Amino acid sequence: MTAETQELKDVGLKITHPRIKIMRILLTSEVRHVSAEDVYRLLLGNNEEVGLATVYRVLTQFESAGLVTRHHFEGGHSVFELSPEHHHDHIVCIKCGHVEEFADPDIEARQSEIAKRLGFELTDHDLNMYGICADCR
Amino acid sequence: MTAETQELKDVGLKITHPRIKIMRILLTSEVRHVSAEDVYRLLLGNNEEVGLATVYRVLTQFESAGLVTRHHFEGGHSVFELSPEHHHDHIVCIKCGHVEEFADPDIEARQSEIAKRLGFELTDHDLNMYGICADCR
DNA sequence: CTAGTTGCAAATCATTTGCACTTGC
DNA sequence: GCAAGTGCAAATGATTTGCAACTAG
Repeated sequence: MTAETQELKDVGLKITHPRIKIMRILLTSEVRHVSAEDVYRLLLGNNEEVGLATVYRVLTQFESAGLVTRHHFEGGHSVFELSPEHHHDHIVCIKCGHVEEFADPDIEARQSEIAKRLGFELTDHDLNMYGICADCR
Repeated sequence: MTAETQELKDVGLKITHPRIKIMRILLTSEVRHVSAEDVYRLLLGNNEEVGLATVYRVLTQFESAGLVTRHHFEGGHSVFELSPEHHHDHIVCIKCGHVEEFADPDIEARQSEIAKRLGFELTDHDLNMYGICADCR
């Protein structure tokens, strides 16, 4: 059993060709953060036939199953990544689109405190920084 | 000269009826964070005739001029607010859409450090938390 | 006067959905 | 076999744009 099918089985999703192919793209892509279009193009590049609508459906299912995490960066389209073992946030280069990840326990702790103080039961959060990376300066 | 026309003049935008009306909505709305549709509906409620396309154009011009700030919350549409004097972040209720603002110097400081460490020249950032507010529990 | 602005309708973009057809178990 | 999944094309919702008509300075 390959890694892709194992992942699918683990979350109780039926093992289908499109789901296997899409999971393989996510597992092997050099770029960790991809849009639905990116996945679709990568599939085409591998001569894999999967409809764009299916890519959207499958990514959404993967998200519901917790396999992938959806982000809302600036620019109007969703970006997906395999759900990280450990939570992290992002800094995105506005010139080249390069994404760096980071995790900061202090920030996380402060966030929880703030949510509690404001009376919110926190379900999710998204900290995105935008700037110009070293290579683009 | 009213507050609306002053704001427009200050940033060098021609004083037109739609721009005045839209700025007035932003200045007087009880809700600080509004979508383009919200602004459009508020205008209609005031019996003001402005096309939706113009609302989008004007909000985008206001953003370029620095008068308003655009946010990308979950849910697929942009949300605008008059540019705050002092930076703050947001926590959004996923049930009722209510938005609370907060500012935390510790988080801000950590962000700057992290950006510097990763070699980014920071231009912008967006920290959004999502949860269920006290009223919705 | 005339460059900038608006309204409207049509266009675009990302994403979703209806439905007849296929496939995994 | 049959419910679940897929492809395709059409629908959607947010936002943008082309263009002829208007208006601020």
